Amino acid sequence: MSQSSDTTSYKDIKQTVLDRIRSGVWKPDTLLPNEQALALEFSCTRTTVNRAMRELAEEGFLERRRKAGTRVLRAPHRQARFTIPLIRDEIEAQGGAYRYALVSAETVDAPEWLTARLALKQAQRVVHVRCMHYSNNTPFQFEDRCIVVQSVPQVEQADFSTLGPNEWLVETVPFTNVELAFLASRADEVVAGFLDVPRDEPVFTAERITWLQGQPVTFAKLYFAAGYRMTTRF
Amino acid sequence: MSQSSDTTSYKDIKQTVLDRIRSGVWKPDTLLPNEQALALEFSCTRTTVNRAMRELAEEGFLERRRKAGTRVLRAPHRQARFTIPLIRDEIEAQGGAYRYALVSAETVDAPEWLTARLALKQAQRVVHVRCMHYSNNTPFQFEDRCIVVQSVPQVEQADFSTLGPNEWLVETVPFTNVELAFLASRADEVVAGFLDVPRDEPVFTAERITWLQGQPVTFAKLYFAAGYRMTTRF
DNA sequence: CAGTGGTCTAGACCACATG
DNA sequence: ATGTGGTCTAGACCACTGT
Repeated sequence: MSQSSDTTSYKDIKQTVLDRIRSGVWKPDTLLPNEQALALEFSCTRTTVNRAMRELAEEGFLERRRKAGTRVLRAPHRQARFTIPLIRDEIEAQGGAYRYALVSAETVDAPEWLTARLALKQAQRVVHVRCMHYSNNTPFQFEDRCIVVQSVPQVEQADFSTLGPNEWLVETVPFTNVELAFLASRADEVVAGFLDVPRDEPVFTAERITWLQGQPVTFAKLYFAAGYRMTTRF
Repeated sequence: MSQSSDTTSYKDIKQTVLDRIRSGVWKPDTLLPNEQALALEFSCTRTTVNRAMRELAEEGFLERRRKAGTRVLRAPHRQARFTIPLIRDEIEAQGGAYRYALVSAETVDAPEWLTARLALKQAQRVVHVRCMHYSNNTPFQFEDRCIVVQSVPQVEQADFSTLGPNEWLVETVPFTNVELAFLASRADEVVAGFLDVPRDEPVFTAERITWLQGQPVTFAKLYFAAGYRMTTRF
């Protein structure tokens, strides 16, 4: 169907299986025929069936266990996937003009809460950067970030006056592990001022901790402008 | 390494490639050797290399294009994956005791904003349900939901006094498409009352629209208790 | 046009979990 | 012990796309 001619593609199989689930032919908890039987039905090899079913399982529709077989999941444990773009890309994708502005940058001793949050063994020097991201000169995001000097020594020579710390980090420390959290916070005086909203306004906030091979690199709080929505479809 | 003996697994290749990216051997924008060359290097078939590289591309580390080859992505367009469990499971996973309470359920005409939001052709009857989810008798989430009668006629006979509308829907309409958004909203009097927080408190909120084969099924606003964080690692 | 990844076949061995 | 999915090989043809 999707291919040019007579062979059955793993995509065809995925589509057919999804249709059967949708239409109720295969209801939740149903045990599906095994791969060999499906290969026979679809006139293809077991390899092809395997790929189709494996992907459907990854996408959260099926559960597969050796010997037990493949069954339809009743409560789709499906996962929402949010793509996390660079903020510049996000703004430009919306047709906005991106503008960056540095607010402050200074090297300080990590405060106690940060030492605890990053599980540092002892207080360390960090570069504390605050900056703004604008879309068409309207505040879009206020960023408050600390970068651990010991993990990224070059940071003390970095110039954040024109390049944002996130873009700098992406270029300097390309590979990282991340913990990301979304929450609703209340605008304090500083945040309210930069985002141009009233004090105590609810602010959609992201907290992001980044590690490089187990070493904590940076802690960032990203405060989004009023009305921001993090959206996905699946 | 991961397998019992002498063959090279696609997992080994993924690990090796990741290590090379991490350590800077293959920097961002680097063009990688083609699959045939890698198969030679790893002493395996191209099929195995293909699976490893394909998965790394899906996970956002690489970009692959026919003829152009495979390159390391500079700004990892990596995606945060949030698993969306049933709220009962989420609470019980935290060791809490789940309790459900119906607040109200009535059949009404869809208000204008909902008609627009769901792109209904005309105003329709909807079942409007409001309910609470508790963890250890502490408010965890206030749910305000409308279910389109025409899309799910059985809803008029449903009894939401003991079973939540989400669990009911999952059993009744197992397969759906979803639009999910997270935002920060301000507690109005109703929400503040049910969540037991002050008025105007920032509240982490999820909006969820669900379709069944193109037909809008339900619109839900989920208001989370103070301090809620939606967290993920990658 | 030519090089790269995308996919399929046919067959094999194996890991794992269940009865 | 046995059935199921998990993976690998060896080879082939094809789709796409940059030159």
